[in-house]
Amino acid sequence: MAGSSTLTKERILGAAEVLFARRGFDGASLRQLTAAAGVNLAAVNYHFGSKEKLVEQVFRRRLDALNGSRLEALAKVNGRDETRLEDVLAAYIRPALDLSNDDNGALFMRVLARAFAEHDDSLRQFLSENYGHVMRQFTHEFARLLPQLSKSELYWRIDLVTGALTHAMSGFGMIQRKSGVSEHQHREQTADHLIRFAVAGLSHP
Amino acid sequence: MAGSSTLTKERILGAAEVLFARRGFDGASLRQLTAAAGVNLAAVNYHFGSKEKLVEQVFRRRLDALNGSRLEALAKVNGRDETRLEDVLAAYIRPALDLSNDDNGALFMRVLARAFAEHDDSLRQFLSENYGHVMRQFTHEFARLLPQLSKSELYWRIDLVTGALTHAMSGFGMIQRKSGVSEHQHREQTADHLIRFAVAGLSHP
DNA sequence: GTCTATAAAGTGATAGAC
DNA sequence: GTCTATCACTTTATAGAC
Repeated sequence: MAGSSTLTKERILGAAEVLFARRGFDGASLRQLTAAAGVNLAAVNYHFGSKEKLVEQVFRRRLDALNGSRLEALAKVNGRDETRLEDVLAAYIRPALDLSNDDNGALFMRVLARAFAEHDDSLRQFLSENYGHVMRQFTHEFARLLPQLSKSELYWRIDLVTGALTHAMSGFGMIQRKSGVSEHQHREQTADHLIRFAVAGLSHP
Repeated sequence: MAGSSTLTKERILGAAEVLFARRGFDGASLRQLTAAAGVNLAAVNYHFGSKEKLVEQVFRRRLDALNGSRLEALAKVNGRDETRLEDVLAAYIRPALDLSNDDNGALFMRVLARAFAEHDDSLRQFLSENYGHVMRQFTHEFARLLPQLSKSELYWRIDLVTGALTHAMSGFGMIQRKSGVSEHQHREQTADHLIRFAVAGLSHP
């Protein structure tokens, strides 16, 4: 555990995020990746054990924080007297947009969208085991706020909304905002769009 | 142009669809692919020129028919006195669900969802050059039916709806329908869900 | 049009010097 | 912890026999 160990790991994780977003998990080789990170080829196996473990760490580094923020925001919303659907959706959406505001964070959202579209069993299992409880908690909240919907109807709508949001957020970092609009305003406008869309998709008659 | 040429090509295209859906364009090798098709390794390069050209043909084989059906259905809708938003959406959605009803067609929808999530430039350019006119025509129709929306608002909503539908349709083939529900009923129920969701997402106040 | 054989380059992973 | 060198394969693509 020398001093530069964590630095090297961080450099690898950063480069992996960029290259996995651009070329996919199979498309990005360890050679391209270590070259971009400016570290030795052998460093990936030394620090992470294998390419597959590296992929998992790329997710872990961002999702621990992202899903933590989401649950924290959800808890705050639930503490209030009356819970509104749009506040629950904001608790899901806003942390992701905050992350997308950072350049590398935006690339991570693209990596996440890839994982969503790929039906890779081992990756899906990893995500479900480690972060499945987050979607379950939100689903529980949606069910409480939309009691008129049957279980199957609710699952359909959540699936559709999740698909829409994942796609939209994976492209958020790429949208150029008009000059004269601050980063903060841009994020607020986007959040508004997504939340209103999701409310309509979930609660239409 | 011997007799078995088209048969071999078709076998390769079929196997490619299955393996690209399961393992991605990079993840599926020509060796796995030709083995699954029961043809010689060299056949891909002989018949298609390269792996990249094969990928394009996989899309072409399905998208020519799929997008043709969509435009045909859209033309029928426009021929009527009063055009309803849900009929335009049905023209977009129903041909895809019909395709998903066939096993291999359902796998193709997963391939399409992958292409949607991957931000691969050359593939996006191929799709945009060959099939961009379809989305433009639907967009034009949406704009006509939703004159109250600003251009940017409309594009946002179309992007969100497209993301939702692509995701949902890529999973359609995997949903097991309950016994006692015919394939036809299952498709109609799904179409209803998707269309009502899309109407709500596009036209909410 | 289909086959084998092989070229040329790339892959993840590891042993062992420093 | 980092390096070079290398192992053991796999990859796409092609030349040339049939």
